[in-house]
Amino acid sequence: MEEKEKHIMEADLDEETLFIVSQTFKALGDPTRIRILHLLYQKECSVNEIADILDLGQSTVSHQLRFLKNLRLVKNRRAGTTMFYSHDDKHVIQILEQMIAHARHT
Amino acid sequence: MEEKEKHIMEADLDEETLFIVSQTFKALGDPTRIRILHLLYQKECSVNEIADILDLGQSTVSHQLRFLKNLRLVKNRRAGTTMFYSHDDKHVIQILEQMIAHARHT
DNA sequence: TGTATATATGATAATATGTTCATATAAGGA
DNA sequence: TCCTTATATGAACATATTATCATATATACA
Repeated sequence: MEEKEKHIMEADLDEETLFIVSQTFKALGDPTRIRILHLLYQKECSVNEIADILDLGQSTVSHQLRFLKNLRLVKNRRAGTTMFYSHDDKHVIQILEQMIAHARHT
Repeated sequence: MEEKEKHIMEADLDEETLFIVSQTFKALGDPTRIRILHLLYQKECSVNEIADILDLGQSTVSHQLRFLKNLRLVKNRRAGTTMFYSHDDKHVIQILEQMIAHARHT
């Protein structure tokens, strides 16, 4: 098969798109991050709230929030010593909720 | 916060759902599998076709197809010595294509 | 049966990932 | 300033993941 044909077959999945897509799905591919995002889908939370509600270590939550923030899936605002996190990518969180719904009636 | 409240806050993300969702996203979280699924979104392919088109080792493709088949994301049919694979979860592959579209105009 | 082709599998090694521990930083109040 | 609370960070460890190599299995056909 010729190079040109190969390109047509792949239908334009360029390196950058592939990277973004895989990074984003990787972010959604961990139970802890899913739980955090699903919680933030419902309401804005502080780090300790997340840790308390989901029964996770503070450090774990903080690390995962940094991960999610690097991918711009969450954002934060400071209020005194407290940092409030909320989701920051409506499309991605909708995809998460879609998948949850799909998994439920599978 | 009381236990009962915790439960309400999590809004019914039970263990099984969490497992299925994270497994599925994990499947979508690897560039090789994304390329394979994106190709199968377009047409049914044999193992060697996939390897040739995507420039991957036969063994790599076969391993990843088994992975995807275990999660029922692809199915296969035999034709002589050739095994043809195609996608087997319209919803999940739609989610993949959604994410690709999203990544492209980000 | 013997050979060729297509695919599957098991073991291995390199890398990536997730949690924990200890500690650092930041902000508010006494 | 000192203390307290909230969050962030770095190191380290255990586990998971992925590609590759060698080989096994399966089917078709001479």
